[in-house]
Amino acid sequence: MELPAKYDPALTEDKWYAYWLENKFFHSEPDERESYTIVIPPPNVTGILHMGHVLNNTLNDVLVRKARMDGKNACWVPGTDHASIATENKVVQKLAAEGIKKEDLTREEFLKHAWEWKEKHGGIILGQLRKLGASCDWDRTKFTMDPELSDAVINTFVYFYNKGYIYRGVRMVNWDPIGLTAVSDEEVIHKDTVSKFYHMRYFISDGNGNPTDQYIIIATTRPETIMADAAVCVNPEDERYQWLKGKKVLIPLINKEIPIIEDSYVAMDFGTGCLKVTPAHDVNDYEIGMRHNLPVLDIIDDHGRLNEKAQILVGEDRFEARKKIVAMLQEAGNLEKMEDYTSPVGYSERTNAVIEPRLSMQWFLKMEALAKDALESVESGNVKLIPDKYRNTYRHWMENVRDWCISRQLWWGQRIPAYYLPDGQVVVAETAEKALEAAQAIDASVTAADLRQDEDVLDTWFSSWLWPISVFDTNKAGHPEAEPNKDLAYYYPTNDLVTGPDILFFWVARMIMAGNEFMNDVPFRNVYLTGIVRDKLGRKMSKTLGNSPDPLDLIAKYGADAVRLGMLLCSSAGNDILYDESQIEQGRNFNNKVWNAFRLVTGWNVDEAAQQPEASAVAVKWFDNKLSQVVEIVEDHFSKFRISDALMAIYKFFWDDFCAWYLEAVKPAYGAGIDKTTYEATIGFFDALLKMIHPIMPFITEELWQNMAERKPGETIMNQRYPQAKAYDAEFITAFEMATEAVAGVRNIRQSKNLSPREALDLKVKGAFPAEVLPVVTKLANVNIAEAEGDLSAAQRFMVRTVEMFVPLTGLINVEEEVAKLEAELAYQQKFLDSVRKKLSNERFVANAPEAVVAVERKKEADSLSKIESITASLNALKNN
RNA sequence: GGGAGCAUAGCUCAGUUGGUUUAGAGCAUCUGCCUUACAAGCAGAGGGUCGGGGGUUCGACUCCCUCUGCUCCCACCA
Repeated sequence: MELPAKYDPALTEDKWYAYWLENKFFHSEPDERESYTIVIPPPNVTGILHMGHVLNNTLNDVLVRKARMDGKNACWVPGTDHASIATENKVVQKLAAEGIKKEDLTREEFLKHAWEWKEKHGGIILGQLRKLGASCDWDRTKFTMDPELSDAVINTFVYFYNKGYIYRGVRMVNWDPIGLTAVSDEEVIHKDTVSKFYHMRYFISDGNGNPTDQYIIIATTRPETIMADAAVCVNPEDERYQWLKGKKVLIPLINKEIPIIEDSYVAMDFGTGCLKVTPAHDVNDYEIGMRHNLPVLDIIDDHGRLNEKAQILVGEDRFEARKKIVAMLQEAGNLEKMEDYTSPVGYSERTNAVIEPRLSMQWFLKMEALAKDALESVESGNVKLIPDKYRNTYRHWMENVRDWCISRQLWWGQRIPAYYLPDGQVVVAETAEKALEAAQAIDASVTAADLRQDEDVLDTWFSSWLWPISVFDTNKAGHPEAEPNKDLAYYYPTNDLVTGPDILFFWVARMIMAGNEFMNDVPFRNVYLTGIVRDKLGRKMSKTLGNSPDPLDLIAKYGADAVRLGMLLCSSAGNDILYDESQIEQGRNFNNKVWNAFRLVTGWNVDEAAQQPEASAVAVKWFDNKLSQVVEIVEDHFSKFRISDALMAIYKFFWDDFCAWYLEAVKPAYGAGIDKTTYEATIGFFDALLKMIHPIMPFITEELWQNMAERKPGETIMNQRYPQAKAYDAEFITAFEMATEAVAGVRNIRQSKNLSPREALDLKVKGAFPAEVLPVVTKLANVNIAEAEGDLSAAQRFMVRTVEMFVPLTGLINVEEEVAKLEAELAYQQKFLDSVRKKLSNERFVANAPEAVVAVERKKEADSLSKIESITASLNALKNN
């Protein structure tokens, strides 16, 4: 079979993915084996794959594939999130492009459009994950708005309502004027924003609503809200404003009279010390207003426009109104000055609209008790955060959590199961029928037609916090007393969760809460928090910067295996990934290395009659030991979620140990056959290597594994056992390392003297070199080895640890150069010896340091002395010649 | 404003109870090679004193303090 010199992933990846699917290798059912479960962080149903997904899902897949090869019953549950605000927004925009306004549609009509959109775009990202090689159990694919999952959400709402954790009330909430909904505190992103600080004159009223010539100056960033001012507030301690007590001022432009009040909230050293109080449009002002019984005048509508209560600029957008009112204030002589000012402004996470603090009626979930338990879950180690630096952040959040605003003024999502009686009383129940029963218990005359269901839907996270439960059992959430079904009992708690730290609170913390509440157990044991994928300049990937490559283009260009390895290369947990295409090239190169090693090995012809050469026997013994050592290291890395370290250990094992040393050591002479013993050992090693690489690069390993031997239909590398570590001979591994160092020493001499590798050289050994590995040195360095004796002044010298080696090169030695080199080496050794001796002569060191440490220093001293001795001898020999 | 974290070769990072490390890896760089698996490769080499300063210790990249720079999270000073 003639294989091309370069590996082409396009020829294999789709083929093997289809094979895996056909054979249902990804599918899991409960059985007697230990389970290993991961639930996918569900991407937005209408989303498309970006580099963050690639990182996250590659890590997930590596963990799942590894667990599967460890003999566990691995189950990776995929699915998507309905992402209510983001999806509803997209649908609104799509409809707008077609000339349809949401306001003109009924709820049912709009939802029909939304479902159509979901059906059209909903599968895209899951298809993209297949390209990446994700071994999800697609038969278990879930969507947070699947009817049964929605039922679970509704049950949960009813459960918490009955428990007294859910309440409804008028609160200052974060209003998104583009999404047209309230959002939770966590969905508000504060960004420093440059604006202006406007200083305005408020004239003192004469008591009859007419201005006097006295005025005070008020500084604000939001002059468009002055019409909603309910008072002007100063600090009671403020000497400057004592004269204002009991007076009233007039709001500019509309000449409305408002009182001066005093509250210690006002900072005397900020602004002018006079604060305009606008209870309807600022959280603090609202609280001051509550304390002083001020009226609340809401002058901004849902869309962020001034309404008729503003009296002026009615219908203008708030930012447009700001510009206009500034001009008007200036005109009227009320504008003292404007200065540049940078302050934090809240933006909607989903729509990027500037959040408008707004008073409205919303539903809330009490968080205190839930947060307390969820904190305990992490503090006790029931849930481990990796890296654990996030524990601090987590604790801080849990200790300061506020009640969760769970209602959203949207249509796409689970509708709140609250029903209002004509008199305004509310009943909460899973279905309209049950609600009617409950309502009739209050008032027997109520009919179904009288009941009005709440218009709002629930926050998306109110469904995704149930994800690790509801993907298995849709009845359990909301029913902690119920028996879990077979799947839930088997797969819960899941093992690992891989996700970004940006949703630690949105999602991870709340899943822990739901898990504790309904399962009385945490939803996962380990949370691996990845970093954020950035470009090589450290900038976040973004559409506007255009620095975000399309993962599918990369897969098409380099192959999924290369993309996976490239992403993993520098992804230690919690650190941001500085992505650079060169890493993916490195991944591709590694693919090619594996491919070519395969070409070499499978190209060999077995010579049944051939005896195993000594060098091969040594190499086989060494590699067998080395394999166990590396497996042990890799397992340790995996157990600590050091995926990139595990990857690098495997990478070097394959490239350096297997290709550069082992294969070279056993490689038969050109044209010659290979002995059977070595060949079979080599195939065995290759088999183990492919298995070790498989979780990281599933496609090429399956391709080569399938071609390495006759396979039966239905066989796959992904169900083979991962190599196990046996006891190994570390001393022998060290001996072999010395052989490689000797080879490198000879090669170095060849290079510096321009000697062909084909020309055999003599190598004289002086000292205790492990004889067993010498055949490898003979073969790879192309040398004849003998004990050192006689005059070696005409030889090039090097050292392997404490063993001296000489390559006699009569006529090629530059004495001056050699002397200089040796003298430099001598000086270095002398200095080293001095430092070691200084340590050893320190009584306190010898007295206090552990014996082992002292022994090491003594060994250093002895080695150094022997080196100095041999260097000196060589120097003398050279000089005397 | 509060809190957390980071600062080690050109770049990205290891360095796991302070001592087998006068510091390791990958990539990049330099030199020589189209050597019969692989130039997406082979062989070899150079490069940092661990952000600055101080302290604890027989001994610090590793612990403490401080300064500088960066990052993230939280936050109602208009």
